[in-house]
Amino acid sequence: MAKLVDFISNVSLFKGLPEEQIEKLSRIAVLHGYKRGEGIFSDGENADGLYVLFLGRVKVFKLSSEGKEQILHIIEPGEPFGEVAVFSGNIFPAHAEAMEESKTVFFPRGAFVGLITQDPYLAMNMLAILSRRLKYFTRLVEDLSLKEVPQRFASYLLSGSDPRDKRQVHLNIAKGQLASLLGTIPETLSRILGKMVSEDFITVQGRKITVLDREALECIASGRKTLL
Amino acid sequence: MAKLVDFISNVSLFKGLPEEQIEKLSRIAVLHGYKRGEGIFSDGENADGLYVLFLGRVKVFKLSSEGKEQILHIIEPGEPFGEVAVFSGNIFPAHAEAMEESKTVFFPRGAFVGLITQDPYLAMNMLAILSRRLKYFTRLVEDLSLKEVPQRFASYLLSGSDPRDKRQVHLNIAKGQLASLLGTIPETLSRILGKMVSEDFITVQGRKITVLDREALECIASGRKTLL
DNA sequence: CGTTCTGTTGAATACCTTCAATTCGCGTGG
DNA sequence: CCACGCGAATTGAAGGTATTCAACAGAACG
Repeated sequence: MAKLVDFISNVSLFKGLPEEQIEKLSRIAVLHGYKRGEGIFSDGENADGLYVLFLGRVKVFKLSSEGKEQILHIIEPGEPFGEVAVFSGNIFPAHAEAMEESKTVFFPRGAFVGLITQDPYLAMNMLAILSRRLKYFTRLVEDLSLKEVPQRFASYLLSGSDPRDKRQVHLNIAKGQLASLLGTIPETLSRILGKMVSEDFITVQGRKITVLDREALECIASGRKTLL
Repeated sequence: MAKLVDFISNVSLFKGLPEEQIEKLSRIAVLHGYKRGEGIFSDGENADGLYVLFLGRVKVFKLSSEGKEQILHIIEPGEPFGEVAVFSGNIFPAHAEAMEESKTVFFPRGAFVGLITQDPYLAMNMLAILSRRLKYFTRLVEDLSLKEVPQRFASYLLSGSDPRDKRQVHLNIAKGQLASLLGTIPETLSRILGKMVSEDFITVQGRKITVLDREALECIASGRKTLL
């Protein structure tokens, strides 16, 4: 399982750990594969450890009683998920589902907690990760409560631009999923896209969006301007 | 400063720490008093440590560009706040303001991080606190995105009932502030209160609310029933 | 080439907010 | 002790943004 050790030592959560600890981790790790659309855990379910995504993409989300979905996070390879339950209560606070063919590494709770109490590096890494999540949620709450959908989408566009060409944004998720991430529904997002196109702020071809008027988007994102 | 040592050893963040560490903490701690309405830190401001509330009440909140407020947390004595900035970035992600005459204990970042790397207990306590916050935010996001205001308020009522008399709920904050905590405005909350009264679900006298029909509130909270 | 999932568009509606006007509650000072 | 004044809370009418529902177009996939 050399590959697993390699992967684990590259996970930011485990950065700086001595080889010996990495070894230990790889011995308690459990690999698991999921098909696109397959659930990994459910809101309220009993949690006995944490996951690190190895391959693929995973969404962590909440569901309303009528079935509407709010995506909390989209997990990329190397990121942990389901960590909250390890340190507080032992119930997953949301659903997790594979968005595409995915592989996860699972670390049972007890062994993981044991390691954390022995290694201050691991503890600090975990604290950093939780803090980042908290900061992200702070912003999500701000967006949902204090901003309108066009503002949220404009921010998303501006922060998600291709590092090579600032004008290009390639959506890495389906538009419907983006709507759920922004706290709205596909219809609303579609209408906003339409308006932005007709105002010549952007062009859209499938998942490729080109920013024509960055200035205007910044105004919208900051709330200085509204979309009609 | 015996009083300070006493206080620190009773803070849940510091539970289980050896007396020696408590001593150290009390030596690096900085006390500070705030008047009602006085700001403690601001969103985006540089952060060089974390606070623990000693006395009074503090709100942590975000502001929109038009001045609307969303309360993220209401901090009670013994609870830490401003912790996120210590472990990720060093910028406060929200505003904090004293809701009444308050006293805080401030721990400078460097010294605090030093202690945490030495004491796995402290690290685990901090992890537990951050996880709890994360879980709380998960719910806040769910509420804001997937529920309507009456649902949120009904949940708030049901979870905030007096442990002695389940039917009694005493609001410990002004109604306007409750509105901001629920992600709405005073007018809307007032209308909802009015409707619930006229439906005989509750009675209201100032900050004292009596639950007449818990069943109905539970239906509303879970979304099985709407408020007209 | 058809089936299915995703995305788009229109009309009607619902919920919440905004704005403005009052009323209520309470602490302060006369 | 009462009157005043200020902030908090309530209420009404009007408006706006987003959602719902339904129908359709388009892309992806086998």
